Amino acid sequence: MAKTTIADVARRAHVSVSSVSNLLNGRSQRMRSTTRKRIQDAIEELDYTPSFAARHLKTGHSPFIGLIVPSIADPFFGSFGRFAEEAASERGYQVLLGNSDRTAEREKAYAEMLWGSGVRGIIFGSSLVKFDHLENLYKEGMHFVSFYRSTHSGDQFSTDSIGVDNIQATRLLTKHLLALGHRRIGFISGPTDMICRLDRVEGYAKTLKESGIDIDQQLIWEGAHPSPGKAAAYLELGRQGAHYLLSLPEPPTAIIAINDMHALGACAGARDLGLSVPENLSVAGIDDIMFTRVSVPPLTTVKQPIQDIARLSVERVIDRLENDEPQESIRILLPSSLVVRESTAPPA
Amino acid sequence: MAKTTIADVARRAHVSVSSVSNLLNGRSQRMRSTTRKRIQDAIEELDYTPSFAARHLKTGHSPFIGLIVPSIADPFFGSFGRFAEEAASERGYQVLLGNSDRTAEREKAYAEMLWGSGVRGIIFGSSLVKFDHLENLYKEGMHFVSFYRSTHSGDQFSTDSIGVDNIQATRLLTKHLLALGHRRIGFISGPTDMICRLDRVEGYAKTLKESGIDIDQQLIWEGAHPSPGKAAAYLELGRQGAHYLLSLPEPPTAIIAINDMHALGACAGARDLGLSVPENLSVAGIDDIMFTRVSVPPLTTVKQPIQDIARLSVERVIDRLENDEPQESIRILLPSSLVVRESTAPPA
DNA sequence: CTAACTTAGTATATCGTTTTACCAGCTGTA
DNA sequence: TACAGCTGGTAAAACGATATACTAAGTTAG
Repeated sequence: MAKTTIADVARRAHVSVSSVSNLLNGRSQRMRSTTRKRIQDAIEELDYTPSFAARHLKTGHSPFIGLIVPSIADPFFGSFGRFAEEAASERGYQVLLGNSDRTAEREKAYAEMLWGSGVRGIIFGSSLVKFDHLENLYKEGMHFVSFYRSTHSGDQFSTDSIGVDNIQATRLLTKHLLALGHRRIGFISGPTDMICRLDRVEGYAKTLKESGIDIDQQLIWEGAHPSPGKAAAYLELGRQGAHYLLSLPEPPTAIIAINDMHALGACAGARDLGLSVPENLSVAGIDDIMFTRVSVPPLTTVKQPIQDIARLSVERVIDRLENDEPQESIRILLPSSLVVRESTAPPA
Repeated sequence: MAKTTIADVARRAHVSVSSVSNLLNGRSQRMRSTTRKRIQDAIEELDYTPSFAARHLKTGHSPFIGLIVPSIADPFFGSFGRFAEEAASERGYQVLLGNSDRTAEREKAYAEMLWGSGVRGIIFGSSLVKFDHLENLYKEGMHFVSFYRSTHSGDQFSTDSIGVDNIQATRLLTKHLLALGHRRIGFISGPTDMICRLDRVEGYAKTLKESGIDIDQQLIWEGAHPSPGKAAAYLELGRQGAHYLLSLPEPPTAIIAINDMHALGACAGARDLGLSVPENLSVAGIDDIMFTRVSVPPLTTVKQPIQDIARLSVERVIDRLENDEPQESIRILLPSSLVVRESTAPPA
């Protein structure tokens, strides 16, 4: 297996190595159909597959794409990874995984390692606010697609971005809660070092303001950066956030969390304090991870079309990889939709 | 970046390419310390990193390991992947991901693709009962480490296996429920096409038998193979299993599920029928995924030391990769422990 | 009939390493 | 002095592909 080289094939088909290579690389119009057939047969009989390494060495790139996520242990990114891998595999690419814990250093370290491995396209499952650490690599020729990365002031370059409108997402949620009659709505954001988070906070704040409600900064809980490697961190953070918000002198009657993990944690946090959801507190998240359907109560959330996002991201990097002409960077925003379940209700 | 070659370094350090290579490959005792220093400085100054592709081409292997799991979207395998990647990265390896959906064809297809990419070691996150599809690759020189794969009759070869004692796991659970007073204990297994599942059923059945309780085959629900790609499948399957078991003429008072995902689904299934856990039904799982702590009620389970398993697996493949002498295949069984939470209680 | 063009291929340099075999100086010893 | 034995290196042949530049033979046009 894979020990047979292009030379073996050439010998067997009584042609030169070049011809085999030509066939392999789509220059088959340069040969008689009988010759083509002979080569194809030889490939078949010898069960020949070209060496990626040799190809890579010669051409400078390999059939790999990188996937860098905060942590693949997080169910949201787990799903993302699953769909991305599937899409890549369909196009003959394999995916190399990296967990960044949302730190620029690790993103950079991975990206450079990937470059060294011949990877020329990376998908980021999250987007830090700053992007400078990747600038060099970008100039070198690395292609990036980010999950929801809008170009921000201060960016030295722009990359493709695919995601949902995060402002819209929290807007939907805030409106929903407002419509139910809530006026004091808390927000569990966690550290706002990622663009999607900034936007989510913005959607919440804007909608509130539009309804004539003043933003109470106390109601926005940012917490601390989770300790790296702790998979359950988001859950725990949500819990802490709920403890904090519910211990306020004037606690909220509803909480929006930055994502479902935080929301699920917040539900647990409410229970810790003897409150029940949604009777005493409404809770809503974002993402629609699979657990929202089995949680108690089932969680109201905003669904992200994660499979589409993953597939489009993969398609996009591969397209970039396969035709080299520089293209405008794109920005795709897929629609998200409110999914009302049982964790939200009118205030008591 | 990565454009500087070994020759650039050699030129700058006024030595031959060979010397640089010698240094890079630990043959540094062959040179004066001043020379060594000069080379190191040059590497530093030029920010040189060797080309993996060239290395791969020459040596025949690459610093990659494969990780094949049923689905990285499953939180258990997500965590596994996270820890595995971390461990690999510490040793300078990158991980290539594959989702097999527990089918032999996909396992084989991935494994062969990986071979073609110079990968010589693969970690399997699950173990199909049959292993024949990987025999050729094994003979070729691929190294495998399986998460809980015991050698089974009919195997043509044996591989390293690291995991927990699954028989013990369900034994702990069964004893726990027995001690609480349950006598009719259902089992949600899902398809028993993986070795760990067979063993888990066995632990349950044996323990029951030892306590003088006859196995009621009706109480063991196998369900159907989940449709590939459905991330929430295990949850859904657990739900179905609960529906089935609880609709039996003589329903169980407790349910053990093959893993936490099924257990969480089973809890939801019980709720669907108006039953509450643990008052009307006890439910327990295996794995101790992060959600067990925020589920309602928090789930009784058997904790698998997943981080240790992942790290050991990675260590093992890399060790095999790095020293070629054939070694006996090993089998490590790590201890698992019962974690009693609130989803189990005495029967009504 | 010859120049120009096609067709169907081939020879070979190249990508960036690793590694085996070799060699030039120097030291020490008989 | 002469030779063996170290020390500290170096030359060059792989590894397995790709792609550019070339060629020989056949076809066409004028």
